[in-house]
Amino acid sequence: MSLVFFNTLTRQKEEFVPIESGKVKMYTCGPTVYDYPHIGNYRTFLFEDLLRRYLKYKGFQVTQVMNLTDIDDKIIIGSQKKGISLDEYTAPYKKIFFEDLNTLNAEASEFYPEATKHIKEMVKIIKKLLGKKHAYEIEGSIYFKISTFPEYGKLSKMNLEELKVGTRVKADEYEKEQVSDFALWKAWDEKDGDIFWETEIGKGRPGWHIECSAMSMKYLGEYFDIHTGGVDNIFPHHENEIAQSQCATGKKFVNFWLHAEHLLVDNKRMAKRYGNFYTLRDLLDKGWYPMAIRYLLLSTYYRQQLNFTLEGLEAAKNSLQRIFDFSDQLETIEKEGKNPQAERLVISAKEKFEAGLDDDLNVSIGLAAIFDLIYEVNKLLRENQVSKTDAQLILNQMDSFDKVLGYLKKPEESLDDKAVQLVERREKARQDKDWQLADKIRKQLLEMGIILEDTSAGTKWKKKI
RNA sequence: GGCGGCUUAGCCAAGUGGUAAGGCAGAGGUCUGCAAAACCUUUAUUCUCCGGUUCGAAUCCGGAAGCCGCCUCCA
Repeated sequence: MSLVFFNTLTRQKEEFVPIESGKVKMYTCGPTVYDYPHIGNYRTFLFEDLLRRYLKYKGFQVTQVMNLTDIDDKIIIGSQKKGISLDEYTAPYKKIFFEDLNTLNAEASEFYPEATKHIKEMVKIIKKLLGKKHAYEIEGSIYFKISTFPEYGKLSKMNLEELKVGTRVKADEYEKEQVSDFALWKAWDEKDGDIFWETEIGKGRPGWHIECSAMSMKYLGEYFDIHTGGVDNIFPHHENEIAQSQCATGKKFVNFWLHAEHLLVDNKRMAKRYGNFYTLRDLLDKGWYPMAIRYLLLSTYYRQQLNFTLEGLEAAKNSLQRIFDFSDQLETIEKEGKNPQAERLVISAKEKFEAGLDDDLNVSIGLAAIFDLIYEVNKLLRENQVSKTDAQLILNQMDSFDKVLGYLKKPEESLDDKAVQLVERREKARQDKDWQLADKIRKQLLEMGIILEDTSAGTKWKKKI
């Protein structure tokens, strides 16, 4: 079975073949560091994490670049309001972003380049574009001339002639030859205060799109495999990247464009301007388990809108609990021997999982494969038909699935002294058949977030997630 | 106005021509001191609606309704 991805460029599923055998170079549009990212942002970043992990699972050596946009209008306004420098303003948000990625168990990308540290690279491309007459300068600002790139609109399927020039397009803030031309370089203006770069192409700051072209080329080369982002990036951002990159290099820029659909909250798009967004911190503060959030954000096919609800998060948490309980139980098996059925179940789960993920990361199929395995093995467990060897085989397979999904493993837990004492006291009460006391202690522990289960192999505890 | 997507059980969701995966929640049961977990049984004669094609349609075609998105800040 071959790996296929839906390519926005062709609007079709295509077999993924890397440019260089065994290696994948991918650029993932990262955050603009001006605020706490919301969980919709993280849906996209986790989709990118899943993509990265699955490519690695398939044996590719992955080089991922995720940029940090640390210069744009919002950042300038924000920093000026606070009267601090750009760096002072963005530093905490960069930190928060990395902390959040860590909380959500996203693997680190190989590179996290920052726009402000790549002005030189951007200037170089802009100069090239000026030289090739793909760009022009007006009053110190430099614009990309769309009419010089016939392929413009190919990615977004937009017809520029039909673009409605309406309320959304501000009456020319900057003078441009054509409204749809976009800024590569914005000339310094008084509003910018001390935020500017003195460069060969003048005093000013970069437009938004140029950073991604400059940084992707620097770390991945002029032509690479995959470029991803949220669907809202298709136009204009990615369209513009293609235009400026291909005009600068004369080469094809990217083979596969993958876009994650948006997360909705209450069936509405979550956006900062709507004020209906949850940040990761909001959810953590309310006591939600981080891996349940990861589970939920990754539980649906990335090209489909996902409606976020707390009810859904609760369901995600419960699903996760079932998975954890399953692994916990396997770890306690001591039975000798080997049951060929276990191996058969593992193989069929693996095949189904891979078939699903191979098909444009259809994670629902992958999850079904895992739950099928859990169900079938639980049946065997009930009949005491699983040996320690079998259990290990199954656990290894779960680990392998977890390399891709990143939420199947329960973190190590321990009980504090007080809890340990309570568990012991209850055990004593049970031996004395003092059920009233035993039940009272069990309830007390539950209130402390500890769940007790009396099994034939003794009392087990787990933390409430 | 232009362009794109979606609509499957209480909720989430797979399924692109062969008779509805999986998860959560609910109900009854087995087990248990009681619970929990697990297992068993149960939960859509039906896939937004109306037509059509076909031996056969959630899947293809036509139409209608509803929802969401993009159209130069946006994951």
